Amino acid sequence: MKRKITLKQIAKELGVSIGTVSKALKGSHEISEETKEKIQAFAKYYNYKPNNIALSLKNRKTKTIGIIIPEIVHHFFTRVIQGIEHLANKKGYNVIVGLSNESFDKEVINMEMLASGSIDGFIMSISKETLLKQDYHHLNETINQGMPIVMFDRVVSEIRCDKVIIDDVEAAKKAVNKLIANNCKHIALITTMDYISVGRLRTQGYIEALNKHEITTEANLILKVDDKLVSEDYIDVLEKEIKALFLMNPNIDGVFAVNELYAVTAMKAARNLGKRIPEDLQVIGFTDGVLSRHATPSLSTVTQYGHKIGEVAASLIIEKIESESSEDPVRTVVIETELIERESTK
Amino acid sequence: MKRKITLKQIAKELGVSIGTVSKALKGSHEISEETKEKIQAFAKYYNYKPNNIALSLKNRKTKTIGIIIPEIVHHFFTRVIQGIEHLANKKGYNVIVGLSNESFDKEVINMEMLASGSIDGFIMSISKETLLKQDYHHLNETINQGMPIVMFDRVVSEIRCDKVIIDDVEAAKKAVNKLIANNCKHIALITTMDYISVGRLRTQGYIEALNKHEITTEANLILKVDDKLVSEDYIDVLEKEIKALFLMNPNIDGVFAVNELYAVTAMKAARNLGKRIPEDLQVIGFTDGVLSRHATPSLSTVTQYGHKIGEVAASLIIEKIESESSEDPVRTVVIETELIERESTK
DNA sequence: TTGTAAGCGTTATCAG
DNA sequence: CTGATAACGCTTACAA
Repeated sequence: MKRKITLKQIAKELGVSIGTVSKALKGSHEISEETKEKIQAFAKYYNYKPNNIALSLKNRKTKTIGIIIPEIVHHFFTRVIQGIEHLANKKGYNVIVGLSNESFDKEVINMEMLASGSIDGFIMSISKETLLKQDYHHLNETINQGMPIVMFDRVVSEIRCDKVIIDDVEAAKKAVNKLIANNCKHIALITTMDYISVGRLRTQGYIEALNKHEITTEANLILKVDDKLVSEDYIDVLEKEIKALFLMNPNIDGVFAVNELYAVTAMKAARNLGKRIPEDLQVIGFTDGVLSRHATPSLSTVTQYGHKIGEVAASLIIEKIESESSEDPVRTVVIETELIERESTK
Repeated sequence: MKRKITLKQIAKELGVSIGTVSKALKGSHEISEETKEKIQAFAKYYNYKPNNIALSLKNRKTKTIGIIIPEIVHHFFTRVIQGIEHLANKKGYNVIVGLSNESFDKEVINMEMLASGSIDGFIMSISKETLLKQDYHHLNETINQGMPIVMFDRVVSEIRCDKVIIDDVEAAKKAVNKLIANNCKHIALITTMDYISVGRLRTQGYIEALNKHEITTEANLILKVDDKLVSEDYIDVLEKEIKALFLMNPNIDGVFAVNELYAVTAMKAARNLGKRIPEDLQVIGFTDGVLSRHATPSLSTVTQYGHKIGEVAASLIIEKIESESSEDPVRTVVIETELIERESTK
């Protein structure tokens, strides 16, 4: 077990100075061909690789990007990570992941840990608890210290940083319009509490779509799921709530859900009540994950192109990291969405 | 935009030496209360945080763990990451993720990148291509350089390192035994090619279970899916192959699939052929992911406790990292599995 | 053509 | 009690 070899050791071994070795390995023309070859051969033989940490310290750049997200089990987030990773690697960056677990404290701690030297910039989607508390001091501090941040998905407009989002209102409208076009008369909405920005915006899109078609929105067709308590029986509770919704409003013939889990659970509840999909009930979800694709019937859904979002976020952050001027304007990139029609709609 | 503050700056600002500042901030009793307070107050005000990179260089420890996995979209892997992250964070470690994308070259590059200083140890599941080539030089080199590795899931026994696995043979037996007990007479197997160790072992378990019950294994009831080509229509192809299997062998009344995707797709194919689940056909999958839970009918499956696997892997690697002796024996930890019975079996 | 030395931010040892 | 110095591994301007 030989420890990793360093310039110093090579220098000693070959009886030259450490500076010479450094230059030789970079192929500097300051060094004679002869010594260059000798040094390079030696380095290759011992599989020399410069120590990243030393480089980081010297350059004050780590060439790594920190990702902070609430949860990794959501398919959407894994797609985004994939996208980030893909582009980052291409540009020679590494990616370090911190999970906030939807907790404010963990988000803060994780960010502080990474911000002190480990990374050059953050890409993040903030936790529910942070959203609830509306305490963004950690974000502002990081930015003030010259560390760039790119937010995606759950963004907050007050923060002065680049953002990558989708047009949630438009996307929701697209979905609801489709249901209306398909002749749904009583469209239910299954959404999150309003403090989740994306949920709120999708709700807004739902309402706007109905309004435009002069359909009155009925409060009892809107189910706002309180998922603060992600417990064991979370799904059972959800299914019961949805079932109650259907029972109270037997005329529901369309459902728009703000994520795929809600949508799939709605399908399940509906089927248990003897409703056929899409004949009696049409369903559209949000986010194109494994569930949507492999559900039976497969779920029509609004796809968010998570991979694309990740790539754009990565390119934005790298651009910021590598730009000299610390004061360029903040940008917000809107990534398109698409309605994918599958078996749950006619 | 003030750059992050350093000991040097504090020292200059306060007119003391840099060493004094360092000691004062660690609460050393060498320093007078007075100066300590002064320095600490100042540091707090400017939100001083020691620079991790400098510490890493000094201590030759980065306090971060590298994870190399083939893909992040598999629910099982995200559970493992979660587990690793959880335990690692608790012990003050960060986690850096590298995706090999099932490619040998990317695996090698990623490892080399991380191995040169960025991390203290690896936790990994190796790519299909590496398995196919059986070229493990990068693993051996890393280990030889004194960097510990813990393998999980797709392990290779030749490599001298700690491993966290499940007993695939036993787990598969458990599943098949269940089907037999449930009165299935013609049990099909949907598995991977043999070079994937977990697939091979689960296949072996299937055969052993049948043998023990003196059921002859019929070659045409075994479908080995060649998923080298993960293309767009991968799923369609899969579904067609499974459909063909059912058509050729109409007497199939049980299916054991080595992952949840195969299982869910089998259910879909079966239903399209008019088979009822579980009345006409019982299905058991492997890995308890979102698909299993939210499929209709929900899927009986062997759960692998990915979170647990991650935690154990993390604790093994941290132990190795922090142990002085470089020559302790290699351990293989077997994590239990459990058969979860849901709606797809009687 | 090669070597020297400063510096990146810390900590630890040893003098003062 | 405080300060100077070396060291971690590397790059680079400058000196030899």
